[in-house]
Amino acid sequence: MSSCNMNIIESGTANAKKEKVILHIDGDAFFVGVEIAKNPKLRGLPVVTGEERGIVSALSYEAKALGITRGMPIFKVKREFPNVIILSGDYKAYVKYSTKMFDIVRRYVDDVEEYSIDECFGELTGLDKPLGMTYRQIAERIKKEVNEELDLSVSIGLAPTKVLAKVASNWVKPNGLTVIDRESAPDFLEKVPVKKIWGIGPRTAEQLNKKDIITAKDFYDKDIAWIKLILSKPYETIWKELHGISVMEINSESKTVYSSLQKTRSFHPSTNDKNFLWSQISKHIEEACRKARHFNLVPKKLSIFLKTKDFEFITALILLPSPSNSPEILLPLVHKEFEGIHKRGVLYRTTGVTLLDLTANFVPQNDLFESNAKALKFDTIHKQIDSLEEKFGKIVIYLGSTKNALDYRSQDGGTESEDLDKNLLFL
DNA sequence: TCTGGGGTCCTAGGACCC
DNA sequence: TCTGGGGTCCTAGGACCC
Repeated sequence: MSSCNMNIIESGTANAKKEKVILHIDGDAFFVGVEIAKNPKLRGLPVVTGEERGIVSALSYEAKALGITRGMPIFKVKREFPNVIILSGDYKAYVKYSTKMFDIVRRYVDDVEEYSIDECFGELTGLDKPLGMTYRQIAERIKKEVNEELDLSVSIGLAPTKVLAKVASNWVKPNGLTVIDRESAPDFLEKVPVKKIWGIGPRTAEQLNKKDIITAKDFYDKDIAWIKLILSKPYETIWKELHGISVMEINSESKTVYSSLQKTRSFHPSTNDKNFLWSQISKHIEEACRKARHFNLVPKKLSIFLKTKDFEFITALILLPSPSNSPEILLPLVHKEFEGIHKRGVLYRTTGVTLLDLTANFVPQNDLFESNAKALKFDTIHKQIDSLEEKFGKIVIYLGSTKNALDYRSQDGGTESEDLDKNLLFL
């Protein structure tokens, strides 16, 4: 692995035009990292977040050392690890730190893809000359500034493709900086299980394992023709990216176009209470519509689902006579379908709503037919309500059918509901 | 063991048409 | 009457990601 000392990433000179350089930056135990940045007294202690969800969503390295894992039920953590500090997620803070972290990357890199709240890709290709630094030095600088300014630890990978950059950032954690180039890739991949490669999940890994492909190097060593024969298109892409052939672009446009929007909610214990379940659906529809309006999108279809205590999905698909993001229009259409899938005596753990086939909202100005009048009226009302809510920064108005769901939310200790209760208005 | 919430993309197969 | 071959579009469902 030391053979890459004089490669393009280190020297920043040769063949800069030919080979891409992609940076991947990944927050170390990000949610917990932010909690420690907010409250440095937590540093060095076993800390987990996720109390509000009932399962561990992030954990400090000290907590990991005790044997705690992501997804572990909180009650189990309390029972078996009484000394662990358990926190509720502070999502607003995570977004704030995330934004600041990406802003630091943007000091050096124009093309930044915000992949998730704690990860981004950056296109470094050709930036060495103008910045007067090697690629490694750029990465080091970014890392240092995130460390010092945000008190956050991150791990960085540099490689000619996104998939290899992900391998690299994951190589040394926490606080790592790893370079992988085309020549050194096989040495790394030899030590990575195939299921750890970005895009290869448990199903495909199992299928590959059966064919004696255990490490990422085994996958790398196969013929592309073989990959095409056995697997589908995305895996060809992965194969090429592992070979240092860049196929996946950096997508730096910020996310304003969704093809679907989903709202779901689980509750424990599971319940058969029809009014309660319906009010959950109602709330989901209201919230999904609110978000759709915010992005000026309308769905052509939507689906609702119930998940039983035994994790069985029951879904219903509703095709809309005309696209709409007004809950008043959608709710009556959905209610019938809900009645159809809800069964007596079955316990349900989750409800969900997905708005599908979203397209840009277009309200025809010169087309005021009778059938449109009602929709337009709601459209106008929502515009006013939305601007009211944006002004006050809170969700203040719900439909009456949603009331049950909000009552439940204020019982279960969610932090979000406390400031809501005082300001709620039901239509 | 118990399993949250929010997304994307791809493919197989059916419907429909010529 | 019984029949071929080929195209497009849509949908459900699977698999993946954080």
